[in-house]
Amino acid sequence: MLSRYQPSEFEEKWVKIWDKEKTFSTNHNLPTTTSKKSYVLAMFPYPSGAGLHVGHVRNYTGTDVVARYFRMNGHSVLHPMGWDAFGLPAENAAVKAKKNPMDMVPEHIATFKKQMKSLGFSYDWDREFTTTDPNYYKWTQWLFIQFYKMGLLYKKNAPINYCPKCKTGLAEEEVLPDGTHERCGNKIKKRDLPQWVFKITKYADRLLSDLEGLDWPKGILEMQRNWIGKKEGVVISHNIKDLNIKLETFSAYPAWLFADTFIVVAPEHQIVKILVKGTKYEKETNVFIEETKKISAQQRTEDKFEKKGVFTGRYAEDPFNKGLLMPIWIANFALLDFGTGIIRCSAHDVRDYEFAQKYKISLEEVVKRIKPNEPINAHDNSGILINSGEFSGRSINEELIEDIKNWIVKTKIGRKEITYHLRDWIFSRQRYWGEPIPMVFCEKCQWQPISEDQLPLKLPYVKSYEPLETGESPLSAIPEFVNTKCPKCGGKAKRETDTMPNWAGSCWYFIAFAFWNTEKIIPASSSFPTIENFKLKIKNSGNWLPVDWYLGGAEHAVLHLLYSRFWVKALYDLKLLDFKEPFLRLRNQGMILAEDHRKMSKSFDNVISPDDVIKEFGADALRIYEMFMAPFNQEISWATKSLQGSYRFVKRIWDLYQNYVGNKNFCSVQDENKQLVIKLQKTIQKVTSDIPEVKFNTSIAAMMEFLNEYEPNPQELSKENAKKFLQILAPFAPFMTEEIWRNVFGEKESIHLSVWPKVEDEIIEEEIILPIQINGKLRETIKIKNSEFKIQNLIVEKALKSEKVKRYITGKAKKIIYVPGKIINFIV
RNA sequence: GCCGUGGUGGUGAAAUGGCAUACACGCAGGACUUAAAAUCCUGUGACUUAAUAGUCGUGAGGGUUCGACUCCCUCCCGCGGCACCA
Repeated sequence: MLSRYQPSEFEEKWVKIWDKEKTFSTNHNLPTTTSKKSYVLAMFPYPSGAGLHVGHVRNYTGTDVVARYFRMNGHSVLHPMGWDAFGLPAENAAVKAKKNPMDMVPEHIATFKKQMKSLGFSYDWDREFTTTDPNYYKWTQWLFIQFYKMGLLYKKNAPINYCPKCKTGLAEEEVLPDGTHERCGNKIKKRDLPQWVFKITKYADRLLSDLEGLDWPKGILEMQRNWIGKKEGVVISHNIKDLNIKLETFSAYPAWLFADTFIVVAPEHQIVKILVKGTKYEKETNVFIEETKKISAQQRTEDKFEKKGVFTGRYAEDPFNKGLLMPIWIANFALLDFGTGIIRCSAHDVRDYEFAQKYKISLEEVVKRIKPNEPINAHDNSGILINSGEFSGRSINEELIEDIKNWIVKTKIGRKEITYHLRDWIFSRQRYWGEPIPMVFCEKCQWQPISEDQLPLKLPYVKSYEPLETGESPLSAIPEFVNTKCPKCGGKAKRETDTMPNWAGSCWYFIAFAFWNTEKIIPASSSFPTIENFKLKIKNSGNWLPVDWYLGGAEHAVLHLLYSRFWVKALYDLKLLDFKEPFLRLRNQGMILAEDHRKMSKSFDNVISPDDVIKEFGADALRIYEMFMAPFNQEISWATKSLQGSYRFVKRIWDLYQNYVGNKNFCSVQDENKQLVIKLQKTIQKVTSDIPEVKFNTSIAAMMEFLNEYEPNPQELSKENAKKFLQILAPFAPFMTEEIWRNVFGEKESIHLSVWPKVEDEIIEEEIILPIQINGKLRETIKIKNSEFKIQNLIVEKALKSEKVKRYITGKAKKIIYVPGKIINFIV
C-alpha cells in the first residue's frame, strides 16, 4: 500500500479536479458587508514568448500563499490573474518574428496559463482577461474619453524624449538617469512631436500627501516622494536697472539671501534676449547660447562638466540690500525647468562660489566662520548669521528658514511658491501595438472624442506595422483607419493615429478584476461602456476594491504605481470610485539571479525554467524552495543544491503520512506525545503569524523543525493533529497536501477550503527552559513549569541548587534580576 | 552630496533588549550496498583543552543597560533611488 513520492502521478490530476469543482471560484465567497474580504493581487505579467521564469514563480507563489491563507481563515478572497499584453517588447518581438502581435499574444498566453496551472496557483480563471482584448480596451478607451472630458488630457507640440530605436516618444519616467530608454537601453534624443499629454501634475500634491497611511515599503514611498519632488520656497522679484521689466528668482532654502551678490540666468531663458538686445553683449551671448544647446542634458550632469557663463551687461537691484546692484550672468549650470530658471548666487553655495572665483565676481559673507582658515562655503548649512539685517545672530535651522520666508512675504520682497520635479505624462506612442486613442481631428471642431457607442475603436489587423521614420504612427499609413467623420459636425475628419503607452492597460486592471465576467450577477447589457454601467458594475460586483495585498517587483516603484494612483484619483473625482488609493498594502519580491549570480538571460544561457524543475522535483518542492530560499523581498541566486533540501522536506512528509494509509497508526487524544503536541501548537502559532507578515521562509523553517520531531514518532499523534499539520502546509504545497487529505484521510472536500487550525494558547508553554546568567553571562539553563514562573523566590531557589551556579556564586548575590519566563541574572 | 536599505558560520539565513548562529545547503566521519545513487546516524563559528571546561565572537570604534546582532553616537563598506534642484 505504501507508495513512493511521485508528484507527476497526482499534480495534473488535481489541477483538473480543482477546475471541475470550481474550488477557487470567487463566487463561492462573495463578500458581504459584514464579512472580511481580501483582494490579493500579484502584479500581472506581460506574457513574453519565453514563458514563465522562476522569478515570476516566486512572486506568484508568495501571493498565492497569502490568498490561500486568508481563504482558509474565513475571508472572502479575490485572487485573479490576467495579461498585460500591449506594448513595445511584444511589438518588437513580433516585428522580429515577422508576425502580427495579435496572432502571437494568444500563443504566449496559453503557455503562461498552462505553466501557472501546473504550479497550482489558486486563481479564479473565470476573471481572466488580456488588455489587448477589444472588450477590455473599449473600457480603457472610454476612460481616456472621460479623462479628456474632465480636462486632464491635451495635445501639444513640444520637445519630448524620443527613442530612435523604438521610434516613439516617451514619458519622463521611462528615461533612465543615464539618458537611455528603460526598455531597450538606447540613448534618448530630444525631438519635436505632437503628443497627447496627461496633466498628472495637477494631482502632484495629492499623489504626495496620500502616500501617508499606505502600508508600503519605506523605500518605495521615498522613491515616489523623490519623483514628485515637491519643494516649498520663495520667489523673489527684482527690478532691473535701466529696463522696465522684473526678474524672478527661486530659492528653496533662503538661509543666506543677504550674502547674494550676483544673479545667473539659464541660457535658454526668454529674458536673456530682452536683457542683451541692442547692447554690445548681444553677440557674445548668442554664441554662448548656441554652444550650450549643443551639449546634451546628460553631459551637463557629468562630474567634470565645466561651469561657464557670460556677463549680460545688466544689473538687478537687490531688495535685501537697498542700493546693491547685482551683475546678471548667463550660466550653463542654471536649469530652465527648475524654479524660475534664474538663481540668486552667493559665496555660501559651493557651486556659486566656484563660478564667482572663476569670473572674479565680488562676494559677501554672512555665516560666521568656526575656523577662519576653512573655505567660506564649508558650513554644512549650519552656523550663526552675521550681516543679515534683523536675522543677524540667529543660527541656521528650519525655524529660521520659515521666519525668513514669512518675512519675505510680509515685506513684499517676494512670495511663497511650490515647485515639483514631476512633469506631465507624455501619453502618445507612435507605434502599432497599443490601444488606439479614441480621438478625431476636424478642421472645424478641433479634437473630438468618438462617441461611446462606437467603442471599441479596434486596432486594425494589418500585415505591415513597422514604425515610420517620420515619427508618425504606422496607423497613419492606413487610410481606412484614418479617414472618418467628425462626431460633432459630421464633416470630413481624421482619426488620431498614435496609440496609448503600455502603462494604460495596467492603470486600471485591478479595478476590472473586481467585475470581470460577472454577467451572471450583473445584466449583460452593462457591458457597454457608459457611466451608468461602470457604476453599476462597481456597485454590484461586491466590495472588493481597493486591493488589500499587492505583491510585485520594485522596478515598478515609480512608473506603474504612480500612474495607477493617478488614474484612481481622477476616477474618484469623477465619482466613479469611492476610494483614493488603489493598493493599501504593497510588498516587494526580490529578484532571482542565476546560479552564477548574474541576471538570468538567454544570452548567458543560465535561465532556469520552472517546467524543468517541476518535471524533476514536482511543483510543491519548487514552491517550497522559492518560499524558503531567503526573505521574500531579498534578491537571491538560484541554487539547485538548496532546492534538493526542499525536495527532501516534501518527500519526508509524504513518506511520513504513508504510515496512515488505511486510516491507522494514529493514537487516541489521551495517549498523544505531549511534547509533540506542544511543538505542533507552537508551529501553528508561528506559521499563523508569519504568513501575513510575508515571512514565508521562517514559516517553512518552523514546519521543518516540527517534522524533525514528528518524523520518528508518527504513531504518537492523533488523527486530528496529524491533519492540522497538513493544513498549515497546504498553502505552500497544495498538491501533496490535497492528495493526502483526500486519499489518506478520505476527506470529501478540498483541504484548501478547510478551516485553518486554531492556536490553543493553553497547550503551549507548559514547560519553559530558563537561562541563568551570572554577571550577564550565560552559565546554565533550568527547566521550570508554567505554573511556577511567576514566583521569583521559587525560581531563585531552583537556580541556586545547580552545581554550576553554586560554583560561580560564592557569597551572596548583590542583585538578582528576574524577568518572568525569560531570564534570571545574578550579579555577584 | 542627499534619501532609502543592508553588513551575522564555508554558503542561503534565524533571532529586533533576555540561551547568537534556529532551519536548510555544503563538508567530514559512519551505517546500508558488490559498487554507486538514494536514505539514515553523528559532527560541523574561531581559539585553548585528551576530555570536563574556558576565552573570544554578529562591518569598525565608542556609549546606554544587570544584559546589546537588536537602542544611541561617530565612522567604513555593499546594493537601490534621486541630483549642477538653486
